[in-house]
Amino acid sequence: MPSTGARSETEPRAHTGRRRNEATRHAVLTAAVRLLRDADHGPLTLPVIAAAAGVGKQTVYRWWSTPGEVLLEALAEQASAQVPTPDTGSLDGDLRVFLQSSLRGAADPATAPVLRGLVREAARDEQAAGLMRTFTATRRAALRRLLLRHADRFAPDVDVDLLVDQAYGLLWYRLLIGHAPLDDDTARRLAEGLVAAAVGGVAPPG
Amino acid sequence: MPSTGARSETEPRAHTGRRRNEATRHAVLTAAVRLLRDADHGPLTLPVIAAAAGVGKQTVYRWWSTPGEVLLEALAEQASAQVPTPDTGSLDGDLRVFLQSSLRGAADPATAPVLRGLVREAARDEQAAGLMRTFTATRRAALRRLLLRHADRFAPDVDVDLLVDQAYGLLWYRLLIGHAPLDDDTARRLAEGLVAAAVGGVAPPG
DNA sequence: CCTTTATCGAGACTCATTGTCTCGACAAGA
DNA sequence: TCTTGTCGAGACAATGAGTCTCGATAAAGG
Repeated sequence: MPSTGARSETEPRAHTGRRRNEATRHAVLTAAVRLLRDADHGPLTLPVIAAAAGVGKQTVYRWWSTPGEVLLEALAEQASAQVPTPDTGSLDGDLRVFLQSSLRGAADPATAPVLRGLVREAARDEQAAGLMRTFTATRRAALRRLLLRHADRFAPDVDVDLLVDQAYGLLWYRLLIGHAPLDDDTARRLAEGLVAAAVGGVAPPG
Repeated sequence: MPSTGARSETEPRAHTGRRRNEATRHAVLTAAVRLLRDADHGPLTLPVIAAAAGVGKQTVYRWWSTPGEVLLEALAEQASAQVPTPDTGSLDGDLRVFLQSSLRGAADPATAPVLRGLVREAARDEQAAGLMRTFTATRRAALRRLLLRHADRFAPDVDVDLLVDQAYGLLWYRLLIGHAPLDDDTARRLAEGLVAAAVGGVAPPG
């Protein structure tokens, strides 16, 4: 028995023993994202991640219990949640800049496979599905705020959520099916169409 | 050796032996769709399908080599490829009827899980992915034809494919994320918005 | 009626993979 | 130096996919 007999039960001890290896943790996270991107691999499992990271299986199982947990930490780490909030002064300009940025990001060869892999895992793992719901909800909220800044120009009963889902629906639909591009011209036309739908099919006076 | 010595080599024989059991074949197909719908099961594999159909594994492996093949035959069998082509005389009316029918079909509790399951399999199996590409391409073509019937009302440089993908993008996006409904009011508003985008943000004279 | 051919269900079998357990080595504090 | 906890590596059982074999059965022709 240690000499310090009295100890708080709620806080048993600060820490003893060898500390966690940050390099190993980072290797696991990057390996998980790399596997998600490569896509030629089958389902993302912890042994596969461990092998790709050059790490013992036990090390991975010690810190994470599912691949979804690894992805959650990895994608949160990459801080990719930053969404631009342009302010060009006009609804048309803000929307065009936002959509061009979003479509460009989604079509980027470095990130598109990661997004597709996220969908693949979300279809299989409930935890990954929750991660994806949070991810998309953040993006929708940003676009919703952008639109509501110009709500004074809208027709009386415009459904803002419908406009938001048309934009992100098109993004994910084309990203997953891959039948049509997600380029700047698409973003420009999409912005024009959404503005036309929002203002109610009537040309603005000014 | 049989008495009929002479026989064509290109056409060895019509058929001999026990014939294929149609009831068994049907049981396999319906079991596959049922498993796709239930979704609580893991990946769709041939042994799982065989067990669900109450059929020997060898019987399933004899006729199909992948779950994607089973799904292909099952969904083709159900003839769910029939897409309505309304003709109400007006762009607005045609579009509203078409979208209400499509959104209703996608949100139907009997079919929505099947569509989600199809996405799940498409994310895992390349054959199922091809099936889904064909499935969605058929739907896009139908909506595209509907829109082009009223192309005379469109603004000069309207991108019809963009309109189509806004509609189906919203459908799949809401179907998969599940954050907003796919009801008749959504279809009505979506039709209005697409018309406004198509005619170019200017109110029609008549 | 009998033979031939091919399907059917059932189960044994191999193989790959997941997740657990154990081990010796090592690092960081006490 | 001792204790504690992490590390990589590998053994291990459990699970499941895909292959193979078996006896039973059904459809045709002789």
